[in-house]
Amino acid sequence: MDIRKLLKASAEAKNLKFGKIIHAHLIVINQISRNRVIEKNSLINHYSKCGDLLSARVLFDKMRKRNVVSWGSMMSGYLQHGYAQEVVELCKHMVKVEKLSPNKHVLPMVLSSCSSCGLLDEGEQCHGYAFKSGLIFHQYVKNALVYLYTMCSHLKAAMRVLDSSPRLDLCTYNILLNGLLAQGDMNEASCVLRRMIEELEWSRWDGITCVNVFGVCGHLKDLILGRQVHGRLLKIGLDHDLFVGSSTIDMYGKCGDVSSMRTVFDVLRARNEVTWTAALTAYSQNEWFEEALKLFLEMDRENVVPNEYTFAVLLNSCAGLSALGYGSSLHARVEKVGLKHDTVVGNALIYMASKCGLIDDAHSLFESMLDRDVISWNLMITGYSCHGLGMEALGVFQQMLSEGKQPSYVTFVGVLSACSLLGRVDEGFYYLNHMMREYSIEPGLEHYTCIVGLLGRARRLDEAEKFIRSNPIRQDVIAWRTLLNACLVHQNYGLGKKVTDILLEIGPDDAGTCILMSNMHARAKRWDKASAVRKLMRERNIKKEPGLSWIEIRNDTHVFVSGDTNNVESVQIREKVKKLLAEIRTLGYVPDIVTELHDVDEEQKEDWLSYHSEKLAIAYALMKSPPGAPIRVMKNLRMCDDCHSAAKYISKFTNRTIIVRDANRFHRFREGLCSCADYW
DNA sequence: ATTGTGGGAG
Repeated sequence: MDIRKLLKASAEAKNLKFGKIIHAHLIVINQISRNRVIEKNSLINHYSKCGDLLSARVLFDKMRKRNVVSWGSMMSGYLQHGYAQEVVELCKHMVKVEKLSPNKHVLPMVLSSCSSCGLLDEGEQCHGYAFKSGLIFHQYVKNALVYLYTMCSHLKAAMRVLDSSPRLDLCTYNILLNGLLAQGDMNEASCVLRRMIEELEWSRWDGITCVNVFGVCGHLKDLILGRQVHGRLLKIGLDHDLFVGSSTIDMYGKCGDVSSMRTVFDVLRARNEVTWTAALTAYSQNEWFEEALKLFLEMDRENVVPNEYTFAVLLNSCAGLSALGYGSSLHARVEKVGLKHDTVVGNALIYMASKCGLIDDAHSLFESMLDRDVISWNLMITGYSCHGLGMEALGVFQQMLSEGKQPSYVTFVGVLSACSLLGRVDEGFYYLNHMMREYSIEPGLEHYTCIVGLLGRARRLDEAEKFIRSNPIRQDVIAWRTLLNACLVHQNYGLGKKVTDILLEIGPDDAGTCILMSNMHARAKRWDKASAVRKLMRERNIKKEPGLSWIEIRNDTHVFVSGDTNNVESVQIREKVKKLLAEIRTLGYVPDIVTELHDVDEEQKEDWLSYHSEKLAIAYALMKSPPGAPIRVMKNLRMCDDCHSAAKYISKFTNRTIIVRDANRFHRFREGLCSCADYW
């Protein structure tokens, strides 16, 4: 039997023990010492493949005479076990000291190492050599070069390498799509995808191709193409591949088809923690937070070990629900399995604390992080802004800059909202210009909307209107809604009416804006116009969501619906609300009945007001929680003026801190005042 | 006659 073939087989099987036996045999029959380069190369390759790099290196270093294959075998070991830097060093050494030239096997490995280490200079040197030597015509070399350039964001250079190729092979397409996906260049990715569909038979696709194509579908939310690919891979029989399965789930999740996602998940035979996490992520991204948490219980039952991404998704689901109780138990579990210092998990913990209203906890978590990325900083800045703490937000931003961190698009959204909270108009405009000049970040809709909010809050309403008209946000509902809100707060009903008419023309598609418009009509006493808003809602099929509030008491969630009479304890809760409202009237509370339906009597209006869901929730929390404990209420809609006013008085009367998370931001009521300074 | 290019989740 051929010794070399045996060594090759044991290398492929990664059977370290078997190779060692052959090694011993070679020593015994005295073949190894007689400078048989090929046998030694085979041994180096064997140890390399099995991950025993030390043994490979000892053999390699002891060789008196080495050829290119010896170097190549050594390099392949380093490359496959994550020591790319070492491959580049070996190559330099090989060329310089032993005057050997890389061949068609060695060059792809060196190029691959350059790509993963970001060594563009060295990679370009390889390109030059490939050109001179003619190796550039070799498919493997060409692909490795394409990989280098796509990974270094030199797309044009990558395409130039391909100019001489009439047809691309599967591997090239996989490299290109993977690189374009990583960079989020969807325009180019769809072009490449279209060309691939034309040139390559579906049947030749492999698992990597499917994963990449699903990636493109997910990015573009192209469910049609996604379904087509799914159908094809069922035919090829790739659907039971672990990687393909996970990416199918991911694709359906990103395209919003949650039920297909679940069907795929249920029939998959091969599932690992990634598959499960992909399903959890799909639920979470589509805001099916309870389903995510429920599926995790099953994952636990099947003893699949969660990883950092699993915990991150679960914590984000808790954040979405403001489920502090479950979130805290996940936090404990994260500590137990030693993932506390992971950046992804740390970010999710900050987000969860912040979304549950515990902004101080969020900050301590932030402070205790070992590796903060730009997301950590953004979470803290936007978190403080959502809690109305502008000074703190700007403080974190300054700290970020002084530590030399690069701010991003999202960073400036947080910074501009902080400026708005503090009424710092000039500073806001300074940052708007600065982000472009200093950091080359093109301002987007969110930033412009922040500026509208900034001007509006500073009572510079006419400037805000001009600003909207002079920018790409001219037709943006959110920008006009922001201005409308400013008009309401500053009681400028003249401009408010105008803005409402503009909004009516653009035609908003969300209930929140419609409610604001109705409020404007009510405040301006334009009852005749109210029907126009109702008509718009009918035409656009906009449903007024019922007002929901919920609170957690000892790990139980209690949900309250506006006007609800079905709660078992509803009689007691209603009595408690009535009593509270009577009590705070002595402090100066006056019900704000203007925005309730106008064609009923006042008593009826007051009655409706008193059953707004957040009032029910606060009353229930007062009944069930120990004296002095803070009360945390979550709400699906924006808080109305009357509840806001009532909450202020209740906080004073009962000497409690009341934190309300509404659809947009946090209100922290203490001693009769709110952290939003009555502007929200 | 011993070495080689591309991988899923936040």
